[in-house]
Amino acid sequence: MTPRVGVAPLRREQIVRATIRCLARDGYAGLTMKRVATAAGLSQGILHYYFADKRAILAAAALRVTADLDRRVAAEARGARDARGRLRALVRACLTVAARDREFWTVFIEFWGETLHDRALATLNARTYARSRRLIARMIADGIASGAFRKIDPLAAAAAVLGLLDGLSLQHTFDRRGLPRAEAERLCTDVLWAYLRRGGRK
Amino acid sequence: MTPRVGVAPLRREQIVRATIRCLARDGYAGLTMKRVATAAGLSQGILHYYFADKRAILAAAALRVTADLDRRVAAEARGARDARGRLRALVRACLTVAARDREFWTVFIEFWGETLHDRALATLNARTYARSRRLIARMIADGIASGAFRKIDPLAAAAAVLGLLDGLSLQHTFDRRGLPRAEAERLCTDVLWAYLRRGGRK
DNA sequence: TTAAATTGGTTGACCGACCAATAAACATCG
DNA sequence: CGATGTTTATTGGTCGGTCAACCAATTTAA
Repeated sequence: MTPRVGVAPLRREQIVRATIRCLARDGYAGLTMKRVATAAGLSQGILHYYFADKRAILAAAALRVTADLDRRVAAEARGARDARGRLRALVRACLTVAARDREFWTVFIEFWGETLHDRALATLNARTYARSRRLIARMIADGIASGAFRKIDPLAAAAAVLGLLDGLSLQHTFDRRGLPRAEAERLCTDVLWAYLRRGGRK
Repeated sequence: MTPRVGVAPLRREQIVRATIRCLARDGYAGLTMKRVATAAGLSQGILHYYFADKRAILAAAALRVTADLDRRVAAEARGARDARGRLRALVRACLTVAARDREFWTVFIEFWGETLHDRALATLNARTYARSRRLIARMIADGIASGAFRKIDPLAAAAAVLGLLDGLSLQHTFDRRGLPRAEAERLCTDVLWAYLRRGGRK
């Protein structure tokens, strides 16, 4: 058999990935320990060995999906050299994920639902959002410093970027044809450039 | 006792309202027929007399909340006389609802979750979005006709408006202090005016 | 070297609680 | 009297979580 050492992190990963699949397929209301176990190819009892309870598994799944999305955004942004390019990469990465890996946004939505009824999840979610806002704010601040964007509160603008991105990704997730990926992407950048570009109103 | 005639619509309303309260409090995963019945001050069995099953109740609740929001938007927009004012009223109404009646967005989020795993709910949701887009598109088209806005595809712009509105309302729902209502409102209109105003780029 | 003990991981049965839905009995009104 | 509501009891099933037993790898002791 394979060495025993370090099985734990592997199993955790295995369980979390199975949870994401199940969540995308059945939603949180339909998420059962048994299904997760089956999807992971494990027995049902083992889940409680690695996670305190169902909620802990959900939180782990949310963190995992968030980390994955961050990774993709970072990868996409690596090619860009200016603030504008990085912002565009962010938009592209998010919407590409929404279009290709439906489970991402599905899991987010399910997670949001639980977020509203669980303090621990709520703070986790708030923290995640705050983190994203700071990240985007930094991009915008860079853009302002380099003269690409007009002078504006970067954190507030970041909230707008995040909101627009969430809202359009949501619409695309609900109805792919109602708002195709390419159009959502174009729309998103158009709105953002209009808002951020120099010589704007006020 | 009250007359028997026309009890049915009253009871339905009673049940739907109770469902909305429960949904806001416990989420869909925690929604049970018993709780809804208790919240409505009725016995549990009666729910199946008025609704085929749990899902039907959820759909009814979603429709009710949507209709309520529409009503509020319409009421707020009545005071405005030009396209710009009506759009601003839309923004104000949505964010005021998000700030004051938390249950609105809570129910929407729970509903979205189920939407992803139920065909009937999915089409209902897609229809609702399409309707909202058309409604907003009309406002924008008016604005273009009157010269308030630049020439642009009204339906696409409507998707952007809706997306931004959803995304910012969501952020406010998740963390009231992270993005206060007033700031969300200001941000929303700022971005939209930048995008819609005449003399824009391209 | 090998046997015993320990550790880390895994299993499936099991429990009380709870659930959606049904149905039969009951109430109330026209 | 029926028709329309309404309640209570019941059913068949599922759930999350616990538990005692088990197993394989490793360490310890002889």
